[in-house]
Amino acid sequence: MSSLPDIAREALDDALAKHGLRSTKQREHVFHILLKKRDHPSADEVYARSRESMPSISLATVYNCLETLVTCSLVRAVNYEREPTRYCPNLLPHAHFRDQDSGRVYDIDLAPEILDKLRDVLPEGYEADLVELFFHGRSTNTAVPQNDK
Amino acid sequence: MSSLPDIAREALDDALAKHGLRSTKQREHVFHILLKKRDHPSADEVYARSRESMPSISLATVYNCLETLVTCSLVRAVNYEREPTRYCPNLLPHAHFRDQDSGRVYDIDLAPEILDKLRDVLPEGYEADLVELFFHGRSTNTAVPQNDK
DNA sequence: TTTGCTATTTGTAATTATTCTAATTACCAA
DNA sequence: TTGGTAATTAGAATAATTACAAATAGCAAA
Repeated sequence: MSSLPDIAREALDDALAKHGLRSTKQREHVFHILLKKRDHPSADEVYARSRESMPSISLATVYNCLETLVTCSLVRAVNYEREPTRYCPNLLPHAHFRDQDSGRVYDIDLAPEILDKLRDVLPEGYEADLVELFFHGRSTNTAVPQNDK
Repeated sequence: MSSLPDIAREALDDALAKHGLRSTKQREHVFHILLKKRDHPSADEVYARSRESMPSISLATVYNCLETLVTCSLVRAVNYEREPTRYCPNLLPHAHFRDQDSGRVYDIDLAPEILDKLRDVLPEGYEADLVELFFHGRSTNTAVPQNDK
């Protein structure tokens, strides 16, 4: 397997260092798994993919690494109803769209000012750190391999 | 305990009938519990409140009733991360705001056109049935008894 | 290099919200 | 009534996630 690109490794190391955390091969590996196929896998799916090239990694570690990556703001956790949490390495401002037929989740890129404008609907006394926008419906968009589930 | 107002009972009966479902005293009761205190209780909390005046109701029935009410579009299920699902009887267009200090969820009323405008950010080939907008942050809003968690 | 110290990983057990199941009860309609 | 289906119930099962305790790894001072 190809290894984590230098730019990504630097971003990872910086973010970890900023939080007083170490860079480990498991963390690099999990981060790489997420970057390689830019979809929205669950922890289980990340575990399955991770084991292909690191068979000794444990599920607990995958959970730990994912949580660490979220803490370091390198990855976003995406929840839809009570489905298992999915993980998304897209750090650009975006919304999520879930196709109710396939269950697939797609990123919807957003102009940065949209989320700011949305904050304006908040009344006095509410300060939002994070704005999440989630669509559910149907997509006629069939072939999107890199967002495959 | 006061009983379900006639208007609410009618709305309930109509909605149930429209789905080929019966009106039962448990369904009325759970609906009433949600309407009486317009906050965002979890199933457990609804169970606790329901038992006060209907001690024989079971947790399974509370789950069943809540699911039925959601199916009939009388109530919305609200999820935040992996926390237990909360239930919201506000059917007007609104977003949710979660205060990260208290964990409380507040309704943020929205002008109806806002959600429609948001649909415009979707590219060709995406049709949204439902648009969810969720804020997380801090509220300096202390005294809001009817949205008390 | 050794030694100690803390972070991280690991396997497994525990947790917990929710769903499932099978038995009972309620209700409507012939 | 009687039958048939819907709804409720208690309790078991499920499944994602977290907690825990032991083993390992990696840094830093001596």
